[in-house]
Amino acid sequence: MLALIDCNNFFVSCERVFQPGLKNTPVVVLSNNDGCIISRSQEAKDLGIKMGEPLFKARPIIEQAGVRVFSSNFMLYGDMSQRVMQTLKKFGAVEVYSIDEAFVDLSHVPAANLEKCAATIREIIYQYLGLPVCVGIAPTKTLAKAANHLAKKNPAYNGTMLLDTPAKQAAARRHLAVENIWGVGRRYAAKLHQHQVYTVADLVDRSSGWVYKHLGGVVGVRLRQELLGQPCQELSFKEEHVRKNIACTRSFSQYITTLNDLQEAVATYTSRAAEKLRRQRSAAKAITVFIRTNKFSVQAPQYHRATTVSLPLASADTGELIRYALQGLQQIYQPGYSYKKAGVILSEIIPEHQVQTDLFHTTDRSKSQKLMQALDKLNTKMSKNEWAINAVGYAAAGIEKDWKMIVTRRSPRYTTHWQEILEINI
DNA sequence: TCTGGGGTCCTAGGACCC
DNA sequence: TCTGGGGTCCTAGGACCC
Repeated sequence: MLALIDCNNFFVSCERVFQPGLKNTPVVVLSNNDGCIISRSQEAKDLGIKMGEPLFKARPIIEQAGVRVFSSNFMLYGDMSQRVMQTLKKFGAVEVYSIDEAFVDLSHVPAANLEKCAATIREIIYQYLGLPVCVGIAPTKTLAKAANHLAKKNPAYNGTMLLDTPAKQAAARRHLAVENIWGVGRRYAAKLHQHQVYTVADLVDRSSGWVYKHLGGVVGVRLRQELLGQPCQELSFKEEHVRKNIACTRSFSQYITTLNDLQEAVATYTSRAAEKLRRQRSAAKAITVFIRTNKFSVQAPQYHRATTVSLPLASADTGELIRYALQGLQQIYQPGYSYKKAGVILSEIIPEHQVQTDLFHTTDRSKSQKLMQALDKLNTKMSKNEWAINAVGYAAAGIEKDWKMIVTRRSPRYTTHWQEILEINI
C-alpha cells in the first residue's frame, strides 16, 4: 500500500499559516506578473473564481466580495514544501511528486493500522506546519490519487480515504468520473464521453485493446491496470531527481521592441537556468531560445520563433551558455514587433563528470568550474532579490531590467530571509 | 489596459543503415 | 508484370501533470 498526500489549496494555505486572519475568508494567489489566479481558498472557489483565470476578469467578483489577493511567493512555498516532505519521512520512504504532493511507501504498515496511519499523517502535518492535507491510500499510484480526490470532495471522510480492499476499489470506480482520473485530461475525457465511457467502471470494462486504441497506447493500458489495482508505476525515492530539461521563461511587464533589451532578458534567464543546472551537477549540450509577441492580442501582428543551438561540448558555464543563447537570439530576432515573452530551455543534459572532450577542445575546464563555484557561492550568500538582481552576474544580463516582472502584493518570505521574519506585536 | 511557468512521456514518420 | 526484411536514430507534435 502507498499513500498520496496532497496539501489543500497549498499556496493559499501557506499564506494563512503566517496570517491566521486570512482563515475563513476568500483568498487567492497570483501567477508571475500578477497575471492569473493559481491558488484559491475554498471560499474563493465557492465564489466561482476559476483556476487559471486572469486577474482582470475576476476583478469584479474580487472587489465585490473583498477577496484577499497575493502575488506569488515561491521562496516561501518552496521552503514550506520541503518541511512537509521532511515531516512525511517519519512515515515511510517519500517520493516527492510536486511542490504540494508526495507518495509515501506504506508497505511496512500492517493492514489493520492503515486507517490510523492516514489520520496521523494529517494530524502531524497540521500540528507541525499548520497546513491542511488530504491522504489517499491504495495499492497503486493511480488509485491513491483517486482516493485522495474522494477524500477532498467528501467532508464526511475527514480528509482521508482508504481503497485497500477490492470491494472498496470497485465501489470507488463506480463513483469516479473518468475526467477526474490522473492521466485523463480534457481531450481524453471528451473522447471517452463520445464512446459512452463516463465512470472509471465504464473504462475498465473496456478491453485493453480498446483502451490502447483510444487512450494513447500503452499509457492508457497502464492506467487501466492501475485502476484495477495492479501497479504499473513504481515509487521512486531518489533524493534529488535530475531534470532532463531546465527552463527559464518569463513574460515581460511591458512590451520590448529592441534587440538590446531582449538580449538582456535572454542573458538573465540563461544565468538562472545555468544556476539550476549546476545545482543538480549537470551540463547541457543544447540550448533553445524563443521569443514571442503577445498571443492574446488580436490586433497586434504576431511573431513566435524558437531555435535550438547545439554546443560542441556540454557546458554548465554561464558565460558560455549566454554566448550560445545570444547567438540563437540573433538568428530569430525580427525588428518591428512588440515582444511580450522570451525564454531559454537547456536540454541534452548529462552529469557534469561525463562531459566528453574531443581532440579539438583541449581547453582547461577547471578554470571555468572554479569561476562558477565562486559565482554561485557569492550569490547564495549575498543576493537580496529572488532572481533579477544577483550580487554578481554577467554584464550581458543588464542592470536596470526595465522589463522585469511586476510583483505588487507579495507577502514576506518569512522562513528564508532574516529581514522578513515574522514579527508579532503585542 | 490587464492573460504563468515548469515539467514528463509516448508515438508516428522520415531518414538512414545493412 | 513481379520490387525484402530488419533495424536505429531523430524530430515534431500531442497528450498529460502540477
